[in-house]
Amino acid sequence: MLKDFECLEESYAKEVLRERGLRSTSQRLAVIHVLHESGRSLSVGEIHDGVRDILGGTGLATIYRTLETFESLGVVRRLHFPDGESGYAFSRAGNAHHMVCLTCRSVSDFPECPVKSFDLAPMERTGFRVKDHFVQFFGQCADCGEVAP
Amino acid sequence: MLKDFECLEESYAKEVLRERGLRSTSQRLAVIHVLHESGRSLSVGEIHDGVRDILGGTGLATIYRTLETFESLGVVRRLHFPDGESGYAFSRAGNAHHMVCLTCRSVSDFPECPVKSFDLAPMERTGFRVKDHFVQFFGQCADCGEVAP
DNA sequence: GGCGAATTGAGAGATTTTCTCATTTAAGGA
DNA sequence: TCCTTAAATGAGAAAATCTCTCAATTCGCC
Repeated sequence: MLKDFECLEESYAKEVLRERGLRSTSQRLAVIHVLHESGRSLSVGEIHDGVRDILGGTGLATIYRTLETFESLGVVRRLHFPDGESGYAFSRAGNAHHMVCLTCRSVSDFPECPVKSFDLAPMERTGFRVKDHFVQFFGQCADCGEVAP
Repeated sequence: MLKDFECLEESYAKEVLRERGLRSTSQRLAVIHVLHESGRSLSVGEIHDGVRDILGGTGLATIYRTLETFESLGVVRRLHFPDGESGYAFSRAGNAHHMVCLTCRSVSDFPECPVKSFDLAPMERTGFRVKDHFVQFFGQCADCGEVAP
């Protein structure tokens, strides 16, 4: 079991799990811990390594299952990079969009969902009914921008 | 003068390849042909099958290499679905965004890039410099919407 | 038509993801 | 606190996906 220096993200995850009748296992909380502590998006392998550092022998299948569970709960989000890589980042429900730094892969939530200001009318005139969207901005975060402007 | 077995998409791809000093091979054109003919996004396996139907024994590695080449040229774009699947679709340069039908996986280009109307100021105030974006809308196309509204 | 370089085919190899099932564990009730 | 029970996990096999190598082929240019 994790020590009780729980971060806010962990207690948030616990609450979401409880709401859905799912268990707060040490493996699940460790995934959140690792994601939050890194402050950036991580690959499955990096998450696995991070969790093993905390808990010891944790199965890779558990990492995949946990990420799938959390993604369906909106607690974790999968990101896709222009180079074809993908990674997972912590994400509070409602913050469905991210800014991703291409230099350090840090992830920041959007101040607000930009799609409210999108004009969906031209799309819907074609008969397409928009139900969901995936928006991700790439660039450089404040720290990396200073180093290499 | 276009040969009449060529679709517009193929001659467009040929032009882009020539501009970059790359060769117009039958395999590359077949990939474009298959993507365009399907009218939807296809998995790597589906593209491979389609190309083999046209050309016979084509290596899977060639499909991967071709998709990578075309994606870097902006002629083909990789899409990511909410269920974790991904696919490739033909995409003229400049049409960097798509509406994807979750029922039939057809892909329509955006009438225009919606991000022009988006206010980047709140993001850039945090110090983040936006350089690229990935926007994809999911829903139901006109045909599928009629069947299951 | 011939040449040189880009491209391909085939399959081995590497990597990533899924699956199975015996074992462990969280969480509510006694 | 201890029990019970179903959820969750670990381990590794298996499947799927992707990459690499290099000899053979083919395109584009002369």
